[in-house]
Amino acid sequence: MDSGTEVTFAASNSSLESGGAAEPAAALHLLSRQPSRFKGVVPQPNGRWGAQIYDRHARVWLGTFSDQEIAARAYDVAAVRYRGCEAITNFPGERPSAGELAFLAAHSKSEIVDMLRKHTYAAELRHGLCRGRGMGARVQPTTPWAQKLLFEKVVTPSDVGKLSRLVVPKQHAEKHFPLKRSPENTTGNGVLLNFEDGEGKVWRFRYSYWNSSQSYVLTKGWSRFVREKGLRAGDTVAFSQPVYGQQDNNNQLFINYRKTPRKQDEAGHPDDAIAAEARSIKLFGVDIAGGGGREAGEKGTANSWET
DNA sequence: AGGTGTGTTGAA
DNA sequence: TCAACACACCTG
Repeated sequence: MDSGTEVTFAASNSSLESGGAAEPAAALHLLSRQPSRFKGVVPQPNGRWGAQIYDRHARVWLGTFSDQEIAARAYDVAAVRYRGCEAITNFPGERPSAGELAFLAAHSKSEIVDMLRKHTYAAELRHGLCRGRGMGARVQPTTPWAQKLLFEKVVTPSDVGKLSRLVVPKQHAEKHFPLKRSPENTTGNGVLLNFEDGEGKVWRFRYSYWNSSQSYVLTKGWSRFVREKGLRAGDTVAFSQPVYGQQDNNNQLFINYRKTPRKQDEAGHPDDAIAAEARSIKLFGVDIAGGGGREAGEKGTANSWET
């Protein structure tokens, strides 16, 4: 499961509910859609929980969570961002701190929603509180010189294709990303790793070993990164770690990327992964066919607009 | 295949 | 505004 500090207003009292009979069993979810006792939280068919908030007649999806209490906190964060600190929340006792309010104010609604959906809100808030001191200054990315390069990889077509996973070269994986069965962050198989990108944004990927292909891979969360950055086969991704603090610094890592120069083809997003793949395979990074295919509205995760 | 998130509807 | 419900489509 995801760590307990997924989403939340600093505190964590909440004697509300969880105390008593903590779900006799998750067994009833097959046919009985037990409604959530939390505002903005809806049950998912598989027993998990979704969070959503409404903004001017439109639903804004805040992501899915394994625990309805965490989903409820995600809703609370969104509620404050969308409706102000007076908004009705699931945990009235846990009001956001001044710092968190500043953090929220410093980010657009869609940015906050993205963090919630990626389950990186808590991590980004920590950074914001740490770095962007004083008024809710925008989060400043960690300067490159504070990062120690671990390794780079030129992404393959399948790394940016519909497989939604990045194969981490075994040598680098075993050297830099030892896959331990550590207590926390362990999700069934694999672990959840946080990476800060060049903009100071945090990404969470599931990292695991696939027996079938005998390879180490970054899976869940990776496709979102590929999509947002518009990564194409031939581009390079670099993984680094903090040069100072112990690498145990909240096991915070960095991920950066570099586009390979292409013929006057701006950073088109590969909406059509298949076409992008075929093109890249043949041309070996040298692109001719212009259209990266962005034009039409982005699909999937395009949501919420700004005030 | 399983899970996520949207379409949609009716109630608050 | 909001959640129940169904299910198309995406991801892992």
